Amino acid sequence: MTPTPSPVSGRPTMRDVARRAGVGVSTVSRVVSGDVRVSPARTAAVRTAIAELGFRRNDSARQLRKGAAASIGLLIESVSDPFFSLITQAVEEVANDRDSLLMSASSNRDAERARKMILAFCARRVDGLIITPPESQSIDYLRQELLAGVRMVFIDRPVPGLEADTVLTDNVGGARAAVEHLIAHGHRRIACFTDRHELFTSINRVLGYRQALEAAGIPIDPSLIHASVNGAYRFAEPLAALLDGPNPPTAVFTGNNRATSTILRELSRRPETLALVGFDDFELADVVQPGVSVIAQDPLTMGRIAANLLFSRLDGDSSPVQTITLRTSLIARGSGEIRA
Amino acid sequence: MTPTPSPVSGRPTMRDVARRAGVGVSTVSRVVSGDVRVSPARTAAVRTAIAELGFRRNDSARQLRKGAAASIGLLIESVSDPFFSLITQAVEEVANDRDSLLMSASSNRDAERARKMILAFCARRVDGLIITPPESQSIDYLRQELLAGVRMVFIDRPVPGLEADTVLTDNVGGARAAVEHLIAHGHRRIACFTDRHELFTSINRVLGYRQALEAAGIPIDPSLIHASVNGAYRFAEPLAALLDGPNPPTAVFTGNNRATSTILRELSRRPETLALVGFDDFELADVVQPGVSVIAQDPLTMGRIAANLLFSRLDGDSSPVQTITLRTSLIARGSGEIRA
DNA sequence: TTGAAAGCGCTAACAG
DNA sequence: CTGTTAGCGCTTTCAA
Repeated sequence: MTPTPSPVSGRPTMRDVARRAGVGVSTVSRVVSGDVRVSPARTAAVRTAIAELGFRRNDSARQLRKGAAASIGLLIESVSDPFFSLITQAVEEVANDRDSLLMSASSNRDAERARKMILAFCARRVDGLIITPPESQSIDYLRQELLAGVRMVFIDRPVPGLEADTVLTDNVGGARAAVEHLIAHGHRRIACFTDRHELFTSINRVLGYRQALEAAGIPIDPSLIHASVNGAYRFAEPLAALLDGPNPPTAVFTGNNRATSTILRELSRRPETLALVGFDDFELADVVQPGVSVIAQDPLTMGRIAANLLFSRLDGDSSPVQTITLRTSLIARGSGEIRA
Repeated sequence: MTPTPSPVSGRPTMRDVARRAGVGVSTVSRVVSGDVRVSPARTAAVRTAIAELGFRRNDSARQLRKGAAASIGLLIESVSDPFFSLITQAVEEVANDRDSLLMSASSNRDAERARKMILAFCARRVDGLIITPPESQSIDYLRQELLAGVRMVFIDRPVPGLEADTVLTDNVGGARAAVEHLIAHGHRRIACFTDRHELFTSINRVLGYRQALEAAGIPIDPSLIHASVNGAYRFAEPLAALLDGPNPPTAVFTGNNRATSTILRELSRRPETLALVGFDDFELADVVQPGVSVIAQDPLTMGRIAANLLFSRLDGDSSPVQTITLRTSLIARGSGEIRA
């Protein structure tokens, strides 16, 4: 009476369905795959057997046979960072449109973990990879996989020496625009709080900061520049030292989301009102008093472009590898328009 | 000269390695799997061949053969919602510890999409599922998969009629605590802005709101209660109407993150200072003036517990299905302590 | 220790 | 149209 599903997976297979319907497995396969060339009678019989047994095609087996995984891998720094979760959202959207499943992971900036996850994706033979590459010297394994034919798109930062499509934000231009904006409002002492000095985004944003100052003929004062250390944003003391010092800044440029909220938190404890422009937009930037002016990146577009690029490669596009740089936009909300 | 990789995947297989090393495929398999019972000489030969060919085991094939997927599926409402991205982070962490890959997807509250993704996960024969179930009548497919032996854990809301482990927040208790807090500060006219009325979390939070009022002997005024409609939080007009009306509220309870930020945005445009307690903690809640008092959920714990529950089931734990309800905590930051 | 061979569940020729 | 058969790349008896 009870159906006899195959022992290993615990679920009925096409063989079980075929037996039950009194047909061959290929007929079952055809019905399941929507192949038209099956007689109505057999189609019905197969459908019945499928329903009775509760059969559901094993797509892993299917994929193995077909040689395509119908899935892509996404490696970001951290899902809980709004920048990356928006990228994820966009990639999910595109993958969904393409009926591709998404395997996702966060490196948490751990190069070893990034390596582990990327290799795990490759071992699963995903169709392609979208990666925020680890800031690491040892990317040999990436090169190997690339040479082995794994399609990949890098986001947020490039991998020097590797030929692959890359989608970046215009970090230099964005930072420069932020600082120019502050200069235009009369500021000449502009502090800079940013992420770790070694990071690609940070390096470029500080570069933009410097360029803006230099273009305005303002000398660069290293004591105004502070970076996070090992993920810790200890800006309270340096900020206090600057503000209570002899020649305090009148404005602040923050190099990313976390730097902005850290500084915001400190400033809310002090009477001073400094001008502020932050890199990266964030929820409630308009609710804080005054509203926080920002250089907005476009993570949704970044994710969407990366995913579309990947899928077009998978579709056979073999045009030269390209690097796409996304423009930023300055959103004025008040904090950046405070005059010196 | 060039190695001859197998044609379909484009990558060398164990057969290629075996041929090259002059051994049998099972020897290669043993070496790759770290089986000790292989002579040093052959081990070396295999290692060499692997390196020369750039062989990487196809884990999909491996999984098919072994019958375990070493991957789990996670379906949430939306990755870009901090509540769910924190859940994702916790699940990622546990999955990583268990060397399991994570397939993730967002339903965006679309029951059809939820269905599609869940069935896709099942078709891939993931080892188990962590799901924010769609608020939908037709969950027959879920029951079927459950009966077919797919292990699943529901988070954030239960599925009535389905026997599966579930992890919830104490929505009623949290909301009640929020409103009791406001009442304790002298408020008797407390408005309530919340998510769609039909949703599990919303229903329970409004219930907690009502319970607190009733317990204090305060009659419930339906005109004080407003819900979002189809994902749109149009609270500006109802709030204005209440504040400009005859008997305005002196406090507000918001039923989730988005309601809180919407109300916060409106209040920042008005001179009035209302007391406010919001359900869900959020970044910068302490930076806004005054700091926003909240009922904090614990998404990291929710994700971690759900994932651990799932893996313990996969490890063979067959104790009765359980529902775990997570306590909330009230974080006082100022807005909730404003007196009537 | 080792290799041959039988599958995991599915698809895709290839004959009928 | 349909069924038989040979794999996809791997693991795992089973003999040797």
